[in-house]
Amino acid sequence: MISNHQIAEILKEIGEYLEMQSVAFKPRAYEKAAEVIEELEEEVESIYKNGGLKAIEDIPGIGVSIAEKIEELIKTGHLKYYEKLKKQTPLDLISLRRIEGLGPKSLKKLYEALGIKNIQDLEKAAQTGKIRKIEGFGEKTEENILEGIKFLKKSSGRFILGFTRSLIRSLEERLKKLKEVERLVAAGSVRRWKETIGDADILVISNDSRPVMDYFVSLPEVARVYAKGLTKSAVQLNNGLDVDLRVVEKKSYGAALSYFTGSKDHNVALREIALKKGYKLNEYGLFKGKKQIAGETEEEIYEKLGLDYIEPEMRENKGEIELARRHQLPKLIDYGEILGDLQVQTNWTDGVNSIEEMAKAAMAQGLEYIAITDHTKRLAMANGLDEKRLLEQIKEIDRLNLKFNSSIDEQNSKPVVSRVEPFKILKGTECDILKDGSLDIKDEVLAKLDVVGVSIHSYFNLSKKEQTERIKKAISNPNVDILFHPSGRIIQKREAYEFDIEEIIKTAQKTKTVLEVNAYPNRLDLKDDHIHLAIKAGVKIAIDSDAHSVTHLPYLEYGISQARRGWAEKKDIINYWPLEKMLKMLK
DNA sequence: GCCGTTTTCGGCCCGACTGTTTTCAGTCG
Repeated sequence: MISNHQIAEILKEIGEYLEMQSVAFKPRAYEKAAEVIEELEEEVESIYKNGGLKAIEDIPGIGVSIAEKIEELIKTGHLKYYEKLKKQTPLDLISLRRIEGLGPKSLKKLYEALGIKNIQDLEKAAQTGKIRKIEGFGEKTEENILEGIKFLKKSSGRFILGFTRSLIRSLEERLKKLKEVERLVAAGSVRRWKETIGDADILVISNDSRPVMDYFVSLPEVARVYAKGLTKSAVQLNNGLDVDLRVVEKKSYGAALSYFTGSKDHNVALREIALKKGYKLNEYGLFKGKKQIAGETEEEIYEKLGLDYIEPEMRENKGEIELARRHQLPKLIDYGEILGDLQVQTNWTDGVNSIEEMAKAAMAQGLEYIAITDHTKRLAMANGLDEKRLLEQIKEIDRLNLKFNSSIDEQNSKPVVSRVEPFKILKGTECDILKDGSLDIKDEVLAKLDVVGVSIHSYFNLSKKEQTERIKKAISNPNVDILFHPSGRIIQKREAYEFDIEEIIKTAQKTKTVLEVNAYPNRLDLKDDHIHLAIKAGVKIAIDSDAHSVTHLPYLEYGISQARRGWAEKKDIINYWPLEKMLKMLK
């Protein structure tokens, strides 16, 4: 069994090897094919099983040649063409390409000049000043490489939750099907919805753990078994993720759940409270002497400790326990109740799907409105819209809104009564903020839009003061509604640019600008602490998927979880509000 | 290597930035 992700990785690598050899156009073709496969909802392997080679060729962006290579991969698990390329330049591309600023051409030069094959070689060469001596490289490049390695090391070993969750869910589902499993939940940082996780802790209630453990360690993804016992087993999956499975008795389930959910600081604080009350709290229960007085559920433990129930996302010991004692915990937003998505890209620029496809997918997900916010012209690579195309897009959205909300079903000529609230596509933009804080689209065109989002995609290196002033100027524009991904960070890839968040929050409050929580799993921007700061200042927040494909719309839940980690309530999040109220709030 | 109302050959998102140069290659988005 070969996954779409694995196929995509190999195609991507082939593209990079061809790039090294300065082959024209093919690299783009392979890169494109890799992207398409990564986004595919159906497994390529099952497409092949059902429709053969022809069905693979029918996937857009994949022709005869790549289809045959995929066939070879599915049939044999190998690809001769790929192995030949890899032999010519045997690099650990998967890790080397994670260093910002180094592309295939540079990596090839480094390999040929110094024999650099992996990160270790690279770091050593940079530290000993060998890289600056190669033609085309210099001191600064060497410095940047070391910086890049440092950043990579800091983030390695952790997995981005949103990109790993589906794998964990799939493990959960398979384990749940066992008849010996009475109950199961993923605890730890997964349950707290931390943006990255170090491992996954799965907790199970079972009276007969042996078959559960046998099944667990023999899952097809398991690459290594660290430990296997009757109450605890630990494995490493083939993607590097460590997974622990613990089996507990029903009477200890709540205590174990609390213990393994953490955070550690939160648990320490709980145990201190227990001690003060003359109890003892551990993973088996809450005890008075030897007698267990609570432990089957988390709720009863909190209750016995004199606390309101604390949602997992808040358990970071950042003041939540005090609020729970005083019955003043915020009533966090719920996962299923979001009504709209205010940042969605389409195939008008760098998205995969059409406006209509995005709208239909959003509807199917239960949303009532989305804003189409394609990039603007400065982002030439993304085919950003200029004023003329943006005006054309406005017309197209008008047409679609009419279509969706007409009372007649076009195909059946029957009245449609399915929706109480009509679905609405809002006209929007993700307008580029230029270096001086001015915007990439003329004001008179921005004024025609429902939702104007602005964001930074260039000049990340300005001084803190310049960057702050630049953003302040942009959000002070009377047409600007939302500041998209305010910090610019990309988790495990790029640090946030330097800017003064408190100053931006102050300006947002003054100008009634909404700040975004971008839900894309490696952005989550604003992050939890900044969300908390913003809502404390009365600044409103929008949670957006930043979807570039229908498959990204479900990422909204990671924005919701981040907002919950920032203690957000319904009154703080504008796309939890009905459309009319939300639009009224915008400038 | 892919694609096609300019369709089976000939075009393929392209401008800005960085760091290296002193006119440009490589990378990014």
